[in-house]
Amino acid sequence: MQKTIQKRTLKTRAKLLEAAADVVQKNGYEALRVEEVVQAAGVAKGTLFAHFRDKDALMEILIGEILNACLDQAQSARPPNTVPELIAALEPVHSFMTSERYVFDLLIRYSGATAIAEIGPIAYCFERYFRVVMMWLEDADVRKDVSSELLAEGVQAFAIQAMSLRFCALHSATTFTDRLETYLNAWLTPAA
Amino acid sequence: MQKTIQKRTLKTRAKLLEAAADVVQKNGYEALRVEEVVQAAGVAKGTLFAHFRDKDALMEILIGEILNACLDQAQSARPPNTVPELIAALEPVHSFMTSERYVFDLLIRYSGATAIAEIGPIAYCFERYFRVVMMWLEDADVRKDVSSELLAEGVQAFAIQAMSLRFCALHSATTFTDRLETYLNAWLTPAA
DNA sequence: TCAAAAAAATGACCACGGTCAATAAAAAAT
DNA sequence: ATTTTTTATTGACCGTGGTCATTTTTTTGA
Repeated sequence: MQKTIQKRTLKTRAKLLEAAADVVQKNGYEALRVEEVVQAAGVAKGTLFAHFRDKDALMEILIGEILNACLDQAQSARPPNTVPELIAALEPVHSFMTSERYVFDLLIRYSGATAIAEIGPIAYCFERYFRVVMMWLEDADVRKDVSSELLAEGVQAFAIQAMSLRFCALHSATTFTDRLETYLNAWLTPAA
Repeated sequence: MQKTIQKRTLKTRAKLLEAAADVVQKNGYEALRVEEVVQAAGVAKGTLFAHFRDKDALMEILIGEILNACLDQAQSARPPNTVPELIAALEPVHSFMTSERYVFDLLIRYSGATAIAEIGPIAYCFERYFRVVMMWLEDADVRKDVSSELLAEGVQAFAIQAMSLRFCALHSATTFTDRLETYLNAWLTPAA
């Protein structure tokens, strides 16, 4: 019933993560090959899959790390009061999210936890995004007829929509920021 | 410069599509294997890829076909005036979109055209969804301070958000319909 | 200190999507 | 009719993610 973890395990895991980060550094996320990672880490292929369920799980960790750093940066700034300020505050996060199409797709795919009671790093980041925005909105100049929780969910939905359309050939005339501003003005400060 | 297409080509293509639909019928979209399709169609594997860029392109066609049928059904109903009616009218579409996680992921991935001037069947369906909703909203009991175009984009964003959360372990307490209704009430008929 | 048990690492192997030089079939040119 | 050119099909082959029985290393218990 006991299950001692050897420190060798932690070392191997760290080696794999470091090697993977290096590989990403070189050619981006999409180009990452498992073979290249294990070679750089100096372990066999099977070892990687003993530490991470699959390639996506490894990617989740790598991307979640960066995304958390972006969220740190966003949170460290002065709380925004207006829509443009809100967009500016979230800029580092959105910028990373749309840095690579592969990254965006993976984020969306794992934005909700797949299995019950197993919330991955990316789902955690989305939850954090939501909470940060909600806190900001509580004290911002926005409509008060609905809960800030609902408003924050909406901000997330619109941000995703704007990011999606950024990758879309049909709608590339408007920039991401302009589109998001239009959305959020209508959502957070309706004139009706 | 001429490029005559033989009728043999159309026949093979039809055989492949039919076989693929049969395979989907049996075990769903996710379980579809290229090998199984070509075997059912009685052609070599290379033939499939001569007709469809990759597996996703085939899937796009299969899924786009059904989705178009759902949109037909939605459009044939009486135009909705209220939020509940709107949700009811879109029910066939949303139902299919969330019928399989694999389907939903693929829909999102191809909701925007990937390459310029090459709009896939799914991107077309999303465009159609948008146009249908926009037309409805023009005559519905909703806010008029922003364009119905903007409102329709928002409906799409909220529908996607609600569908995403449907697959999410964290937010499975609320049902899809309830969540979407909350969203759309706040979006289309704000009280502020 | 050494044997038995548990944990970790290994790499040959598999599944599956996708490629491409070779071949067959159809259409056009003679 | 026969040759030439174009179009379509084939299937052996490849890249890459993922598996698992076997081997190596570490820990446990006498």
